[in-house]
Parts: sequence; C-alpha cells; structure tokens
Amino acid sequence: MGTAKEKEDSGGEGWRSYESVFTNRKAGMADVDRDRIKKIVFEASKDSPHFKNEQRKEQAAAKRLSELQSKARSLLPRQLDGFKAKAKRAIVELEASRDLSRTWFHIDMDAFFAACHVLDRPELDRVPMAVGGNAMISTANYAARKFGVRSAMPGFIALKLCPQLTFVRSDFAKYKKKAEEVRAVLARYDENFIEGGLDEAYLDVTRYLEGAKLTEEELAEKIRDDVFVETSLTCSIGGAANRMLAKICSDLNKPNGQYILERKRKAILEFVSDLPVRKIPGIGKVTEKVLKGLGMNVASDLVKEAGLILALFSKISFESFLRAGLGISSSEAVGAAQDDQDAGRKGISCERTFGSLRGSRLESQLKEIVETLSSQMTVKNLKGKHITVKMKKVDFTLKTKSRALPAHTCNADEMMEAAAKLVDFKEPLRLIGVRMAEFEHEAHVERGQKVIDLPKAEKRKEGEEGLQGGQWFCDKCSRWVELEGRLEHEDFHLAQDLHREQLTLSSKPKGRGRKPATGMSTMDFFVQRKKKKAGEG
DNA sequence: GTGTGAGCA
DNA sequence: AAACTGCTCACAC
Repeated sequence: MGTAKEKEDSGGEGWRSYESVFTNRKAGMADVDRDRIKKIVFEASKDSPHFKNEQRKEQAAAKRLSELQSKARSLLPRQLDGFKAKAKRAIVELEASRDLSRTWFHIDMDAFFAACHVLDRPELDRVPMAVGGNAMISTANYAARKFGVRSAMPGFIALKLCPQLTFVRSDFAKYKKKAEEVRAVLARYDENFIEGGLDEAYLDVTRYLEGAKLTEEELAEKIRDDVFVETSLTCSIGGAANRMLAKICSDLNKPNGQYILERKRKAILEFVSDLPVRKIPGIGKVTEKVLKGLGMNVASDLVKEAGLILALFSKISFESFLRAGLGISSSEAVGAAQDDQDAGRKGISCERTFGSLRGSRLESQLKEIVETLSSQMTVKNLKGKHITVKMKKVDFTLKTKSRALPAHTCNADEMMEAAAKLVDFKEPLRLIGVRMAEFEHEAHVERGQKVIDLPKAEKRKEGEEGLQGGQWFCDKCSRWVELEGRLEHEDFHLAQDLHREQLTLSSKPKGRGRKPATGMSTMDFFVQRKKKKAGEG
C-alpha cells in the first residue's frame, strides 16, 4: 500500500484494499481465508454510515502520513544530523537505565470469557461460539476465530462470517469468580502481582525463581499447570526482563503456550530486530501504517531511525518508540494495582450509544448519564471543575463542547444544569457522553505508596463506628461507601474490571496517565528544544 | 480556556 | 437494519 492510486473502485474489487481491525493477522488464521473474511466484512459494511465515517478517518490518516513524509523529505542533512546526535544521546541514556535483574511473567488467559462458559457447557468448545450479542461480541472461542470472528466485532457481521455461530450471553459474575480463582494461584508466585483486567496479570517472579531453583521455562510450565489443575482454564505466559517484553511474549505462543525471552541485552536486541512494530503495546493500526510509511517495519527500526522520529514526532512518542525499539521498559513493581488506576487520573466519563434521539428523550438520556457519572465520582471521591459533553451525530461525526464550572462538583443536578446548556436537543444524536475533569487533587497517591489512603480510611472507620453501619467498607478500593449504594458500587467495580479486560496495564506510550514518575529529566533535556530547532533553518 | 481530532485497548 | 466505552495526548486559536 505504497501509493494512493486505486481509489475510484466502487465495483467488485473494493474489498481488496479494505483493511479493517477485523482483518489483521491473528493466531490460527490461514492466509487463504483472509480474502474471504475481508470481502464479507466489506460487503456487510460498505453501505453503512459507519463505513463512510471510517473512510473519512482513513483519508485523514493518509493525509497525515503524507505530511510527515514530506516533512521528512524536507529535512536538511545538517538538521537531520542534529536530531541524530540528540537521539544518540537519548539512546545512551536509556541504555544506561536498562535493567536485566528481574524476571517478569505476563499471564494471559486464553479466550477467557468464552472459556468460562465452556466450563459449564463443554459442548460449546467444539462449536464456533461468541460471547455477546447482535450488536457486539466481546470474545470468541478458537473455533469461531477460525472463521474470522473477533472480539469487538458486531454480532451481525460475525454471523455472516460464520452462520452457525452460537451466541452466549455474558455473565460477569461468572468471570469474576473464575478470575478470583486464577488470582489465588498467581498470588502464590508473587503476592504483589499486578492485575490487568480480569484475564491478565504481571508477576515479578524473580524472588520465587531464586528460592525454587527452577528455570524460567520450568516455572512457566508449573504456573500454567497449576492454573489448569485448579481452574480448568488454560493461559499463556510470556517471560522477560520487563513487563512490556513479557506482554509481547505472552502473545507469541497463544493459546496454552509460553515464550521466555532471555534476560540478556543481546537476546533482547535480537528479539526486537524482527519484532513487527504492530506487536508493540501502544502501537495500533494507524501508527503501524504511519511507521511503515516512513520505512520502519520492526521495532529495532525505531532505534535506527531515532533521529527521524525525533524530528517528526512529539517528545512522548519519541521516548516510547525508542524504549520499544531497545526493549526497555520499567521493570520495577507498581503500587497496588487497584489504587493505581485512580491515582493520576485526569478525567472520568460516561457515554451511551442509542439509535437516534432528540428532544426530551435525548435530555432524559443525558440526565441518566450524568447521574451515573455523578455516582461514580462520589464513590471515587472525585470532584471536577470542568465538564465536557460529547455528541455523535447520526452520521458518526463527533462534536464536543466544554465549560469550566464555577466550583468543583460531583453533584448530579449541578452537572446536569451545565451539561444541558451545551447540547442542542433539537438535533438527533446517536451517542451522548459527559466527561468531568480538573479534579481537586488532595494528597494524590504516588506510585509505590499503595497504602497512603489507608490512614484516612482507618480514621473514618473509627469515627463512624458509633453510627451503626450506615456505611460499608469496600476492600477493592479501600473506601467507605454508603450502604444503600453498595450494590451499585460493586457493579461499578465489575464494569470497570470488565472494561479492563480489553486494556493492558503495561507500560505504554499513552493512556491513563501511567507515565513514569521519574527518570525523565535527562530525556527532557535532549528533546526540549525540538520544535524551535525544527523551525529554524 | 475551548474545540477538534487521533489513537489505543 | 445493525459498529462500544473510557481514557489520553496533540495541536490550533
């Protein structure tokens, strides 16, 4: 896909150039099938407003790429040399921080939701099956994946790929229960393991390995064995010197497999030298396209072309690309996983998609969303001073409106009043959402200080003791919650966990403010004047 | 401060 | 007929 030539092809061949999230290579898919899948997904999509919007976005991405390409071409050799020199120093700096002293395992349950259902209904294992419904699928078993059925694929499209597909309604309580069983096993190997959603975890097994006199391969076998014996579920394990590499490795021999990357600089550099950039956590479809358009295909290319990257991308992107290319990421443990997700949060939001609503019905939908958000904020003890309303029109185009509020609040009425002012209820929408930001941050939880909140909770406990249990202590977030709100509160954690099923907690370039707390100063120095320099000359 | 959009899982 | 949700960052004005 080098040139933007074939365009006007609305006829029978349009599907050929149609690459979507659903048609990428995944474990267990033969190449022969890819064209068929592409074609079916394309046929089911091409006339929808959603598809039009996708095309619009693709064009914008292509434009961005060509701008970057021409920016790259216009760089004078001496400018590029300057960037290269700075990049070189950044590489030396990062290399000095390389830590090979620890072994991290990334545990990834195989088709977790689907596998949970198979436990109760073994016959489902032999037929193509997906968890979810007509609108959206959350997981598919491996039999269904052979047909191209993917998570995050609309059910109606999956049915076209696989007419005999069996749908199973999701059962969050079941997943949560099984996840607890899995965690009980994992905790024996690292009591401070980091949870990544319901079906993922990072374990620092360094200490266990020292005590047990096992090789890493043997330990991974043992953990997979334990998990299977005690939960009847299979998982895949990746082992490496840091979490980023471990996560990449856990995907390589999926399902029910393992891959250990030797903790040696040379082995790691070899590994990244034929690691497709798309495998790097944080690099998705679009970034892959951009990098490939700039001639970078494997992770180590990001180091080779570090000067160019420095010239073209932001400081943050530069550093994360460089880390990926060197196979370096944080290898230290993170504070308690549950608390960590709240610390450093910048905003909280809630949004709903519906068919098409306007007028008073739209208004009451907005109110519902505001109320949900308000109660989540109350639970999390968050008050925001800035509100944003997000609106998606029927043609899938997005619009946001935001306002600063007179004071910090998590009050539903105040939020609704502000939100309603930002919406034109006459216009039909397919989605509406509300985001609150600019929190008043009292004593924010720093990385690694997992119990900083506890004294507060403890104090509260003593103080409220006389009040006869109008409150309930949530172990999950170590906070006191109004007793009446308990069910809702638990649901909230469940929903959050569920959502995280599709996310990763690994060190990634963007996302949820999980930035390194330290070690940036030198890097800052290298790149701080990037823009100025780029502009001159 | 506000608005838009991209990107990711 | 039908394509989610929550979060972050970049950039323009």
